[in-house]
Amino acid sequence: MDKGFPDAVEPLPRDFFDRPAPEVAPALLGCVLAHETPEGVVAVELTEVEAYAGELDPASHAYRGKTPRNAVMYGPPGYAYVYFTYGMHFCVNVVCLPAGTANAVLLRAGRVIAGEDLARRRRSARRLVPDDQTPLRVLPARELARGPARLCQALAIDRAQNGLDFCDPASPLRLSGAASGAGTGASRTISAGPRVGVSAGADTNWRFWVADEPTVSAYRPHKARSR
DNA sequence: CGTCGGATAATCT
DNA sequence: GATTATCCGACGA
Repeated sequence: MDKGFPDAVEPLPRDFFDRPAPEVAPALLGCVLAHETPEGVVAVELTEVEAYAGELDPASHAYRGKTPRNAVMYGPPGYAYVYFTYGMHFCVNVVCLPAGTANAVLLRAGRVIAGEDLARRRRSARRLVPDDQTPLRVLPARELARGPARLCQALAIDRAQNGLDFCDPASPLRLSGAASGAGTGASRTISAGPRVGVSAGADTNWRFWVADEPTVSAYRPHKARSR
């Protein structure tokens, strides 16, 4: 048998995402996110996610209505909403609920289950300074997709993937159900807490993660900047 | 292990 | 002009 990425696994049905984000989010833990590029496939088992409830949620990008950036969130469920932030990072979401609403689940972290070498290459090749003599650090496996921007870098997700369909079997970006009997397996205790890095809505426990998973990112409260 | 400052630019007010 | 759904390296314990 091939130990690589299971191509035969079907993507999650669109109905799966036709629910409020706080309901979809915990259900996504343990599911498999894969991105196929000319370089190869990298796949992770999701270990940490966050729910954003659109216009009713002060922490959501859709809190102040539709804009060019968040337009995908107002579309049908099961599509990828990718945004650029902090001048250098990308984060990826899955859109929830029907068109006209703007719920989404932010995919925050995962455990690499396929394409580990490729993921490590992408995550290590950072500094592009010509004279940089800094030795390349060898990242532990748990660090490859530990955090939303790191996950995107390991899977090579950027602007080009905004709007792709997670439910299309032919899509290079796929989201499929938990592999039966594989990986972490049994211990599926889910924990919940406040979302990371948000200034508003920090009182809502819409961050969900797999308990005792080393790939879950560290919590850090939002910090206001002093000019 | 933990906390902290700086990087860096799209997006929105 | 201010803010940002973050990361990394530095430094202290």
